[in-house]
Amino acid sequence: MNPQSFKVACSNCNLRELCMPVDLSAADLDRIDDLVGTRRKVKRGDSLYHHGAGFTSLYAIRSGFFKTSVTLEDGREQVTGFQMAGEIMGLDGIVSDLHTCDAVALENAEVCVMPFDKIEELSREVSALQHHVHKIMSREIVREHSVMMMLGSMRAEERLAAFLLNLTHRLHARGFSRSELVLRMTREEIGSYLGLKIETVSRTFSKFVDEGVLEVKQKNLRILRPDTLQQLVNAPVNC
Amino acid sequence: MNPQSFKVACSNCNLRELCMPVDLSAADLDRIDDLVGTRRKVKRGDSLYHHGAGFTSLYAIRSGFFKTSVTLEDGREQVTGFQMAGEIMGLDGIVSDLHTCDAVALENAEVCVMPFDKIEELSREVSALQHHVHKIMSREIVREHSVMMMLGSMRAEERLAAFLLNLTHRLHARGFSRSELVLRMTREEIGSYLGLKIETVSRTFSKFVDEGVLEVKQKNLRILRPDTLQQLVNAPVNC
DNA sequence: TTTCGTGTTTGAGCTACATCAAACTTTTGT
DNA sequence: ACAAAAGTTTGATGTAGCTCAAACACGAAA
Repeated sequence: MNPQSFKVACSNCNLRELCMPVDLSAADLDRIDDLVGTRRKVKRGDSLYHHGAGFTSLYAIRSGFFKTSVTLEDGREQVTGFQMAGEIMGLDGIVSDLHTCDAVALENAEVCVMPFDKIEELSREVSALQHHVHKIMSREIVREHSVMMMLGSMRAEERLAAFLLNLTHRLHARGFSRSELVLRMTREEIGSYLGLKIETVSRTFSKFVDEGVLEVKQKNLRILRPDTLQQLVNAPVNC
Repeated sequence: MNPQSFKVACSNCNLRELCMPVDLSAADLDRIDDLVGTRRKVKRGDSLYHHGAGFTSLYAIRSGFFKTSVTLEDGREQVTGFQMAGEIMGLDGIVSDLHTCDAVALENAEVCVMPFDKIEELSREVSALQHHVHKIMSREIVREHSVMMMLGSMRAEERLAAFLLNLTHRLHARGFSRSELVLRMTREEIGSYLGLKIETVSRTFSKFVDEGVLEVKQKNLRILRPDTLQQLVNAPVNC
């Protein structure tokens, strides 16, 4: 086996086009290989970082699935997102050099650890990387806008529909089926993300099943009528 | 009068410490003066940018007050934030070179227009600026986390309390009173931001007044018992 | 000053979702 | 293989916030 295949390197990573700029010269790509200092395995249930912990690095998910959440003093938890392969975590820590949310692996995972000072250093020299970092942060801001829209202005059915469509969309971009998926999170975590209680999530799933929109076998879902979900997201309440 | 005082320049702007890095050398500060190409006045009710419009610049608010919002196809609007002097707008446009939200002035305003390519160019050379840009984006991400917490996990009273405390906190940082403030937005816009209907916002204000927490004279507020608001934000539901 | 338009408040009744409770299923540990 | 724990579903009931409706307040324009 080629020893190079053991090296931690973006240049031969099949997720590169998800994490990294696409229009890199060979020379720049070489330099970017050095961004990833180490890889780190995170077991299911373990956390990659906690709120309050010092910030040093961004993390690119190589495999596995995470949730991020913020917690109120009285213990109320709000899931702020679910992250999958190729996505970047840790942006919350930049502003104050402290993480403000928790990142917990929902299945065994591996991440590429990218020290942020290195990212900034290399960004000054590789403008494609610089712009890519800006885009990643902007994308997160835009994503959160749509979460605010869900939480502030949508009904339970609409929220769940938007959630499922978003998940399948991202999974499809990674080569998975558009219609079948396995949920890595519990109903309670879905509920927290969507601002709903677990019973409401469960009932809404059941409703979709009754209507023939969805097939649900525990965490395994099959979307039978994606357009119905899509209409639910776009349509006004009284339709 | 010194003609220099007419020049668009960060170096002699009293908001500089809000928009810009604080630890700049004189030489770097000189270069940053060139970031602001122009200033732009925006009348109350007019928008600085629309969703769908091309992205070219970030905007630093020099005076005035804005709301940003996203809109669903069926017309439902979700206010995503309120921005005041010294804050940066336009970050949503970076990811796709298109704005995804609308920015509307709630009072006559003036903004500093900072072409984003210039920002990126100068960021490659002034690492303090580079890091500052990263912090601004990270701060926005963290802010949106707390909005998600409000929308997903708090009751009406808690949301309004958190909103008022956040506003006064930011106003205080700008030299205004900690206890008195003038709302620049309507009850409906507050409601949209907080995921509440206008009637609920109004009733919650009335409740605070009845309890002696607040004095409300139209858009003029006086916070009589800030600790009560603070407790409301931290405390569990059953207290 | 009057009028008009916009924004706000308050009341009455309704409903989407929450809460409480119990049964059931699946996973985990021994 | 069994017991315990964790997660899910479903039903019955409660309620925070929504909807509908009407009155009210204020600033702008004439």
